[in-house]
Amino acid sequence: MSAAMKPIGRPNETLADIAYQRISEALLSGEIEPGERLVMDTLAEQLDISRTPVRDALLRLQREGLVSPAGRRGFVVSKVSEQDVVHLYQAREAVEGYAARRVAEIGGEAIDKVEKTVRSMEGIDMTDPRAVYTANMEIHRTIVEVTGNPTLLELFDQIWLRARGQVAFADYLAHDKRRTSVTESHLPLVEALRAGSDAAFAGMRKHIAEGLQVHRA
Amino acid sequence: MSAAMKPIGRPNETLADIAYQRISEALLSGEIEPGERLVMDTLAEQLDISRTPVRDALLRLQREGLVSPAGRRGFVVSKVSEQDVVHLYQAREAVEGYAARRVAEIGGEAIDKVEKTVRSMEGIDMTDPRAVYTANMEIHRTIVEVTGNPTLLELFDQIWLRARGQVAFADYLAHDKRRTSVTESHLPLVEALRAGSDAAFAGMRKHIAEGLQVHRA
DNA sequence: ATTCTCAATTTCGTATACCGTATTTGGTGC
DNA sequence: GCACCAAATACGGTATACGAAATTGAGAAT
Repeated sequence: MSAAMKPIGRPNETLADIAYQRISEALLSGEIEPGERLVMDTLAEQLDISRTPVRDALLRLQREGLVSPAGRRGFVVSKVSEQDVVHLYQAREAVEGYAARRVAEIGGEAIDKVEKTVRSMEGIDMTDPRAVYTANMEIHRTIVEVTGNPTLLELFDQIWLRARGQVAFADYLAHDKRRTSVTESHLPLVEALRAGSDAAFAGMRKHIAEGLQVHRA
Repeated sequence: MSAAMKPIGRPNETLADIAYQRISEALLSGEIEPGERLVMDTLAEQLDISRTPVRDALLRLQREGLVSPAGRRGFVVSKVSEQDVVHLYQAREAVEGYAARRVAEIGGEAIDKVEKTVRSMEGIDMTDPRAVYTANMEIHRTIVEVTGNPTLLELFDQIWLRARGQVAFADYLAHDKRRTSVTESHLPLVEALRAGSDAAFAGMRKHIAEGLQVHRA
């Protein structure tokens, strides 16, 4: 998504990274369901690697809240309750609301870049939920990115990572039902960014609240 | 399913946890300085354990941003720039500002609990920077805690973890120079929480901005 | 039939060994 | 001295082995 940030050190994707991606994918696709048990030995055999990188992957997933340790009985896939979704949307409101305010304060090129990103999503395939999700996230992520605050960006990533499946589906529904493109539905947000910090803040809160509404339907 | 519930106390502290704490402590106390190299083998020998738990600890510290991998030359202790501190304070503003608003909305017992926590810090030793830091954090953490949103609390912890040394010192200075107790300096914040959501939000922003001011001095 | 006991099994945490590669070192020719 | 190259070393990633805790299952005791 960004240009070359780390020109140094391309130490080949490690097995732990691959394991992480594969397991993540399995979780996201529903191949592994919430509540199900995840055992290192089993996963290692399935992935045809040793337990060490699998362990790395699971510890990482644990820290990200996607699985939780179940004593001596492996890990269990965390279940995302309706309440959790509300909490995630609240977290978004905190982080992205603040980011919107900052972007409005910064103004200039920052907002231009956001608008450019929004418009670049014009041609995406609206029937592909995954594409819609990614486009949506890219826009919101850009808003946080142009604040120039990497800490804030990390918080954003942490929230969105945890939200994956649920929110993805919600956003897909949002655009499908209302028959609006991702670009179309985010242009008002760009307008709000140009309308000053308070308007930007309010605009983002409203935008996120709408997302939660859709999710509930 | 009314089997014996685990009294979450001590599920056996793992060596990896101990290694994490020890290394963290060394980083915080300045025993290990920013820029210095950390090598698994060396650390393992110093702690008299094998490389495996040391590796776990380092990976965790890496994810928390306290160290970063340096290719084939070990890990290096991340240094916190002045700019980073600003970014951390901004992140606090986002998370804690939102939390204050929520607490004001929730009201009732939530605010009472915050006030109780603030008042419980009456008797701490003002000459102990560590104690002042902890008391301060406890108060702010309580505010986030009573929102009932665990995701928000995680964001809070992530920010404060990374801020450690710097902020600790800053807060120490704050109370030392102004000769106010932790309780005293936070009671206005409690008042703001009772004065409605906008006042709470503004109050928290002001409170955090003051902290940054002190840091700069 | 229910509970109790205990051994087999499961599963993780830790230690140790191995491998590949990046870095450093040491030597050689100029 | 200096540039270059080859060997040695340092280092993290991965595999494998071992031990301990805890769950499980089967049979004995009540």
